[in-house]
Amino acid sequence: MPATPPPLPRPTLRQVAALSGVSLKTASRVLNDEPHVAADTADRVRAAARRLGFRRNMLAREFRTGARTASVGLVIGDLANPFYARVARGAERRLRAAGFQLIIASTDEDPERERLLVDEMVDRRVRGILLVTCASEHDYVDDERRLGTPVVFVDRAPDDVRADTIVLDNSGGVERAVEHLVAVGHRRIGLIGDLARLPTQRERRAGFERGMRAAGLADGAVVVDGCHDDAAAERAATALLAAPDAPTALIAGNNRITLGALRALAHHEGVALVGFDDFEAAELLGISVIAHDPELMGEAAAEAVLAGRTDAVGIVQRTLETHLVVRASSRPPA
Amino acid sequence: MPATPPPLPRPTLRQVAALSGVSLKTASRVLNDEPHVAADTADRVRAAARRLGFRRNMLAREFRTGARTASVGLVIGDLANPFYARVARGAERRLRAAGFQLIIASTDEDPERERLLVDEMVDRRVRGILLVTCASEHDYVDDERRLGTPVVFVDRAPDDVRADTIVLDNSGGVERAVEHLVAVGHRRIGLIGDLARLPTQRERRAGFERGMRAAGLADGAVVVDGCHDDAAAERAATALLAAPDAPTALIAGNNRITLGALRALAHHEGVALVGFDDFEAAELLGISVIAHDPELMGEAAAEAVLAGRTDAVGIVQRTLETHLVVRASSRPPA
DNA sequence: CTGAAAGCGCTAACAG
DNA sequence: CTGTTAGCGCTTTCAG
Repeated sequence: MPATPPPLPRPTLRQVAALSGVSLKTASRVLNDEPHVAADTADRVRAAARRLGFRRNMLAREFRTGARTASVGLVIGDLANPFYARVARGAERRLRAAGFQLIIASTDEDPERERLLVDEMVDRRVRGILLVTCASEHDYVDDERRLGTPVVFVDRAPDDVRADTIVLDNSGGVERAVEHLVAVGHRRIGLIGDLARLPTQRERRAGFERGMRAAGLADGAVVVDGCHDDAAAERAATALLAAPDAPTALIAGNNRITLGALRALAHHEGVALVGFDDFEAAELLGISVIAHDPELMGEAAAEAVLAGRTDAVGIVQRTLETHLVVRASSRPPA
Repeated sequence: MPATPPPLPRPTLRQVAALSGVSLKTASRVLNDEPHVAADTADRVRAAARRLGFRRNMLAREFRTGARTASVGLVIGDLANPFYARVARGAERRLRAAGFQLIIASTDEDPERERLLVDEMVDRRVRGILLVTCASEHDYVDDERRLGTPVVFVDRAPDDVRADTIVLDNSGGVERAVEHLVAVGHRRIGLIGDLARLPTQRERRAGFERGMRAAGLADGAVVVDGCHDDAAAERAATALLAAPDAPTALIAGNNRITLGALRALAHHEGVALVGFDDFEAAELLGISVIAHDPELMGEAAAEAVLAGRTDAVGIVQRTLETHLVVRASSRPPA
């Protein structure tokens, strides 16, 4: 294999200036559309730039101007999860409108990895970080904000620090799902949830229990959590439905769990299901869901990070609504 | 609204050096784990760094060392499409293993926007670009490679330049789907496809037509393309199935089209369907698909960009396999 | 093993 | 309207 020849160095502003016979600064002014340059001078510079194939080095520019890039980091569990992908899409849209790039990294829900990824982004001087945290310690977040790197918590609220946070109305969403299932006639309802340490799961569980208590059905409530993928959810649902006095309706704690539960339900005709998170095939499959707008969440988070307050004042705490979409899976008990 | 106080400047290497009483260079050596530093000197430097909360400025480092960042750009149609999200995930995995960050941008299939996004990434001196192109002109790609920014084409092969390319076996995949449907007994088959200008669509169509000809069924082939979202696909499928001599089986050109076609099929019992791209709910819905591994595609693309050849030699041209997954929707004609 | 000086490409500040 | 000087934070010579 022949060695790759070193790439031609890209032309610099200095070369453009030399070719057009002006000073560095004048060339800089022209290429940044700054005022106070004679029209013909500007033309000469632009011609030279074009001839050399000059592309300004944003790295150098950003470095010079403040050692902070025009990029924002997004740290999530897994980009392949449609929910996160849509959050990312929303964030991207809003950030790009403001001239920022989006850097994405997946943690696989590993707290150590999360910290590593955040550190790396800080080292690269991102303008801010959107974080779907899976860790329990976030004291470093205050320091980073003081040092100019705001961290916005997305989807999962930290319970140890005060910081910008964009979350869903998790408990409310599930509570309304319970009310709905109760109204349809169910008395024994099961909740299958994600890892118990995740704030989203804790809130959804709280909403579930509150709803069941309010209906006087505390005894009919069953909770199984710790299911972080669809296989685990399928096993949990299967076990739940095999028990004596099995629930007649299931609430799935998120989109992965809904898929797993659906597979389990294939062998249990007549069991009702409501899933948290809408998903592409939900309508086709006739699955009732607690729906919300992941892209809006991404946009709101981007908005907050761009507001970019580095003091502790004016923290953004936003809770986005969910709404119940009733479909065929909201069937009454047999 | 009170003005945000300027963030404290982050401590620099110079401050670390000063605090530990060594030169800039020595501090630099320590923090880069370079050899030739006395153990106790190193300890002093590290202690100072920790005390100041020093985080090295990767921006400055990368700038100094070669004006190229440790990031790679990914330019795709729409990150919210699960197919692209999974490609991105694969690329991310591979890149991160090599110490690179992933910057993602969506074009919404707008060629102008694509060019803009690529330019921006070049300006930011990304190490390379993974491009799912929707444009027809790519002559600039050669220049960029010579200047040190390799562009790898992903999913869609350019027909105007020779460059690293990772694509699927589009025509083969569809051809096998046709053979399969023919074997099941179908004689009239429809293909619903994406925008005709996309190379993927052209290849899939070619595979379709070849398959139909090979089966002596050229007369039974119907193609409708130009459907870039599920709504358009639903309309196309509905129209197709309403016609006299309607096809008894449909092939959907991609995951969005499959969803649209499925909605149309809800009113047409007994029509068979095979979709290009596997999707989460395909098994639950019992839909046969031409499956492949989007994450592998992302990984292969990342691999190619990391190989990073800036000469024209040794171009990577890889075609990834697809395989047919037969499910209930492969029903025989009525 | 350690340090001093130079400079990556660009812009800010100030002169002309 | 234009140019000169200095320097962002770091690494890279090259000398001790």
